[in-house]
Amino acid sequence: MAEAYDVQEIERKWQARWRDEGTYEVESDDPRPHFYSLCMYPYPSGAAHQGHVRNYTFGDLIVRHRTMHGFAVLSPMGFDSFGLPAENAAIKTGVHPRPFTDARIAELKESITRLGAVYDWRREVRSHDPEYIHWTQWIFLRFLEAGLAYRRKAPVNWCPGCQTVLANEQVLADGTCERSGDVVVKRDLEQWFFKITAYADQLLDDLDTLDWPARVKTMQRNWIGRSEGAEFELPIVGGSSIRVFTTRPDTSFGMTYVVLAPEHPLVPELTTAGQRAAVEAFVAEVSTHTEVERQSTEGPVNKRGVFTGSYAVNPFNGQEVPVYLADYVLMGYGTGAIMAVPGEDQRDWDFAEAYDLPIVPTVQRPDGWVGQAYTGDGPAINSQWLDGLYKAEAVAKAIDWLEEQGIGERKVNFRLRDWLLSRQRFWGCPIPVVYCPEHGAVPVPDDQLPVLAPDDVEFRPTGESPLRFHEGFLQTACPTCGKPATRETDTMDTFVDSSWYYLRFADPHNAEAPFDPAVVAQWLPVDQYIGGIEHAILHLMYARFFTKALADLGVSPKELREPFARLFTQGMIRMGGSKMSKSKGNLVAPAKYFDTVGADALRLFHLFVGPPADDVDWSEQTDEVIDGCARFLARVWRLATGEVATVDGAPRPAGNLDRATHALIAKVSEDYDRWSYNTVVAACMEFTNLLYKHVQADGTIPNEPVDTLLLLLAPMVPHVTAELWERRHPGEHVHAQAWPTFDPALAAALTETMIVQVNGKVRDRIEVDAGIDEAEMERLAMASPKVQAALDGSRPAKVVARPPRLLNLVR
RNA sequence: GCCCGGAUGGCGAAAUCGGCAAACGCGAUGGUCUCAAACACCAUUGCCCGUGAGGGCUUGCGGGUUCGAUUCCCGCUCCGGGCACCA
Repeated sequence: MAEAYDVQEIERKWQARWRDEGTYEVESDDPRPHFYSLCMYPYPSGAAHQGHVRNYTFGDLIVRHRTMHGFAVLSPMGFDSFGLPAENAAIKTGVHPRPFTDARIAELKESITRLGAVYDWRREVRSHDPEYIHWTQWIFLRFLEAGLAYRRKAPVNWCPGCQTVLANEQVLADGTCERSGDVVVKRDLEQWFFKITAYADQLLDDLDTLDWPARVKTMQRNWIGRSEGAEFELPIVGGSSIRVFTTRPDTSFGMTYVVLAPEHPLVPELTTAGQRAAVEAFVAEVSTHTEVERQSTEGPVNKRGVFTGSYAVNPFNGQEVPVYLADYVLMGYGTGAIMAVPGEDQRDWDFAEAYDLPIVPTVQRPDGWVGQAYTGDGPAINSQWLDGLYKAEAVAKAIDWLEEQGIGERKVNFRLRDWLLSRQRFWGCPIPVVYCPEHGAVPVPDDQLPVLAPDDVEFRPTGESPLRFHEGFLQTACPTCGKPATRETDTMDTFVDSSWYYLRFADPHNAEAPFDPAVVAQWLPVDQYIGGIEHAILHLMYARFFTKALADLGVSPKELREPFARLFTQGMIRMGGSKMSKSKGNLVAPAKYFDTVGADALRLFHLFVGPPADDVDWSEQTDEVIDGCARFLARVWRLATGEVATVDGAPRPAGNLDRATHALIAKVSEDYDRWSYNTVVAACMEFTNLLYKHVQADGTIPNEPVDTLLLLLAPMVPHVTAELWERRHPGEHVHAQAWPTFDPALAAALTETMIVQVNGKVRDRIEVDAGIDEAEMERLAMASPKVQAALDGSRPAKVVARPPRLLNLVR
């Protein structure tokens, strides 16, 4: 491999300098304009992997680039240090999660440092630090007071592998645990929830204010799942009534049956004596099904429902319709009951066919339309006073009618559920609540925070937190009456920790509050947030909820409605078609590159390999490309240290070097701004090749082009550029220089290559003055023998000119 | 099933507003240096025909708009991701 310089020595030297001199430490009262750059703080799983390298390369580049543009850049780093792997290791080895975690933080920190990424380490935050636990618990208590945290018995997602409850967001579409892959089952448990649904509308609407990838916004919109419609009462023949939710009140005349969820509370009442055996068998059968089986669309539809024996009255036309149960109707959404309109809903159509129920279309099908249920727009039919109206109008009129009748109203439903935060685990933030036989759930007073877990616990896979078996922790006194009480032994979902860490970074050592809102206002929102696409829903939704709730509670600035103004989601690293990850065992450790080609070369590879948002395929060729990056840096080194040899007879390249330099600044500056780092690298390589030709011809090179190259590369490859700059400018630091500016007049080309096309095909290229006019273009083109040959003697019937670059002659 | 994104040489990719397709790099081939190798440096490298000059073809497939389409429109195929009985 190319060894123009001692990579290891130089990288060590500069990493030590940046650390010892506190180069990237900033104060909140810094007079420069503020910029907050943040990479998602990592779960400390040990030494960095290529995903980290990619993430922190982009983040570090932003920090250095913004600094060179005159900003005071806040660049903090911390660790999402609570979580399952440390506890699972504890169960296996008996080692307490804290030393296990601390050791992994040290490893990760070491590899981040070796990458050359710079942070204000004074601000380091770790989820498992007692101070951080203190304020996480304090925030929980504020949420509790405000009614945003509450406890209820709920059917929850239980993962037998992880031995804990999961949030809806952590259960995959196939009903398995996102972490262990075990099939998740339902259990009824008393659990703590955050009322994220109270912010459903804001979480949806405020997406419009964010400069985020459209893909992430769409995923969040779908997850929130807002649907507008109506809720109304249906009288039961000879009895009470049931409420249904529908998004298509315009099709109500086509309701030919009603379906309830098997868990619906009215089921016993509605079941007639004749149907009781069948209904009970059905309900029992459904309850044994796992979530996976229930969510499956496979299997015969006629085994999935049962008739209750009762009839409801369709209030629109007075018709009596049968009431069924079906497993596909969910108790957790809407009212747990639906009006079925098989004419306009395919699932209802399938059910109607299976149970031989009538189908009445209520929307006119377009001419020539074939199919079953029709979900498109069209004039209403078979709908009395709605006939002829199109969907939007018919919906509005139907709801108005329901409201006039006093039996229903407009209603918005969300797919989003409240956030279940209880975890039956040890290695998380304890929930600061005490249970008193007399006073129930009592919050731990602020002055008794933090509630810390003891160290002398036994780690056993029991399905309950080890805290439950620790008498010293469990037994306490009721804060209200002082009588014996027990502590909550569940801990919080680790997503709670990551929902506010970016606020703590602004004011990380505040002992009176989680942070001072005035200091937060100086930095937040985060100007540039960088992380993986895998957090598109969970973390990013929870953090947005926290930001809104904390602002409303007066904990953070009132006007801070969103945490992350701009978001960038980097692509994944793949290997052999699947994501590179520890669990897949296909990691390629960065350390081997740090030890050989160096961090600069590895950084350059990640920037050069393709657009930052695209996935990267780690292939057999990758090492060769990384070597190529190291080779380029060695070329830059030789150029900047005057080690490039002349070549006998080498021609001096055409064109003016100043012009080339200014054109490079213009292009590279723009490409940095649009995150097109791969083309920045390409442009710098091309420029380096040009400078080589100059040296090879002249034996020398002016300073300005070389210095410019070093400045433009400085955010990408910080070590080698810092060293070269210091050698060329003793006592100076490249990253303290201002970003180079360009003269637009110099950056613009003097001559252009005019393309002459005949009938759209390129027939000649002519070097012309950049200020050429159309007449001159045509004159030059007609003088070209190649063009004459292509025209074959005929005069062009039409001439399209786009000075100075293009002329198209059409025969 | 629905919603997004993608498809360009042997490979990673570029073409920013509809105007030279393939910049830059990897790999490959040939050469200089060397006793030799490594390193470094130079040159060639989309495909087909042709000794050559040159000609033809080419951005997943089929149409369309346009003087001109990798780019815009319509219809497909394949790949990746998200959601998936949400009434």
